[in-house]
Amino acid sequence: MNIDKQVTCNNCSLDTICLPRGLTKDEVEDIDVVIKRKKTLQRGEYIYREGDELKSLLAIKSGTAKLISNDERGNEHIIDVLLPGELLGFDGLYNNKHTCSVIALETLSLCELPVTDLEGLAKLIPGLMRELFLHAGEKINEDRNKIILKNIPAEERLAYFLLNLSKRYKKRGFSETEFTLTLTRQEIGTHLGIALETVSRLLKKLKDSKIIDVEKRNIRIIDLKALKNIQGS
Amino acid sequence: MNIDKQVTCNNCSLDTICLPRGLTKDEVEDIDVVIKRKKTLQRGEYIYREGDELKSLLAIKSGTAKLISNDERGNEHIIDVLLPGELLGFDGLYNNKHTCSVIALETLSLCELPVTDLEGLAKLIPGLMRELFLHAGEKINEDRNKIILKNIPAEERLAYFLLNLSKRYKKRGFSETEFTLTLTRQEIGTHLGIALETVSRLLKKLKDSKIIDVEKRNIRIIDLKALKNIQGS
DNA sequence: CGTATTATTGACTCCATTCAAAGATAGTGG
DNA sequence: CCACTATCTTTGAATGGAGTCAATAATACG
Repeated sequence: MNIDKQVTCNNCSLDTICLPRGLTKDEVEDIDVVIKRKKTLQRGEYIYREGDELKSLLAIKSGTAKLISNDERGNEHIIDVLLPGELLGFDGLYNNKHTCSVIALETLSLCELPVTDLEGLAKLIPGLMRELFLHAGEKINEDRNKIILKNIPAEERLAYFLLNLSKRYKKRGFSETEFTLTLTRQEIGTHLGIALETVSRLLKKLKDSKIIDVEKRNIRIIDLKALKNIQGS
Repeated sequence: MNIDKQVTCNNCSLDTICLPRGLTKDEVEDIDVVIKRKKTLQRGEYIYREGDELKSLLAIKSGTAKLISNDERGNEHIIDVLLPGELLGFDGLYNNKHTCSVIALETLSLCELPVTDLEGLAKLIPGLMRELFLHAGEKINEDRNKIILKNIPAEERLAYFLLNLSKRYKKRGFSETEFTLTLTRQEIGTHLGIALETVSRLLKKLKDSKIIDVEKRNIRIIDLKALKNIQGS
């Protein structure tokens, strides 16, 4: 399968979401020169680890991953779930050292933008800096939403989580009402700061209310509006 | 008092913390040309508002501020407390529109780096981009710590908050054991995601345990080690 | 000096956790 | 192919941490 070798940002289906989204056609051709396609990873494999040196910013071509951080007591915290077209590695911008780890949640492929010479790159492709700042800013905004999220009740948090996935899948051309959680109940709980048993109970509650249908890790949103009501927006 | 007019990044006491920290002497002279000193604000005044266009990244020269976001229900969430030498405005990097507001917590003065022409600026001062990415990366890391923080019990959260302030004040040359909270109990609670009554009770508990002394908003840490133990690190 | 804001303290309530046990599912090797 | 194990999920019961409500006290402010 050498088809992958021929993939460029110019013909990638994620070009409206990923790094190229704000660049001109010429600029996209410029970054195509420096972007590398990386080999595929399997569930459980690390993309990078806390403490690793930042060598590249990465984009998910296909599959999902979890961004985690371990506290002093060895507890895992899931900061984020990453979908196709999303950039990762920003946690390494400070001191060129990653402060988080990223683990594939399923079979996953990546694209890589080497950033060891950011200044050189800036000279080469001026628009790229603007775009990277945009993505960094987006991450900051998302993280801040997560901080706010932790102040609301568990049920609303879960609704937010499901709606957020729905929205992001939709943006990527997937169904906004049917998708698969690549996280276990435990992982959802860790991500949202609630116990896994509570996740299970709340999912059941949503199912009983006919707002969603949930079968193992497959989610079908039946009543999007009702779910939004629970979320409170 | 025209002394302020003569302040430059080169003679600023915050040069090891603020934007100049990673720049060469020559680069600092370059940014001095574009940096503006802004007039002083009073407690309660807005530095910028949610929805405002991003015109500049700002640095706090003196005083403290709170970075807030309002949810759909009109509840205020305090994302961050900002101390002298800290940069703000990164929430406006995405789409050039601020998603948060910043309000002075006491008399405050600012420095301003106009970023309407980021690409031009990058050409002029290549090191600046690297430095801005560093600061943006730092913000991302700090926000992620806050996300993790919300998963731990209220008492540990409060201990973390006090120790975090202590550490940051120390870095700025202030006492690490004595400082003034510029936040009300309500604001501390909003920031940490706990009720104001709980803040009051927990502060009292720490005082009764002779770990801190608290008188109105003045904090004196008596037993730094014990406080670190509570925090759990 | 009076009013508004902020802080303290107590009593009660409840949401979510923890503990516990059983059930379901997936993966592995004989 | 089935048994065996590990992992994940569901469900119930009891507990507790932190919230809410309420009343009072202290402080700041005009």
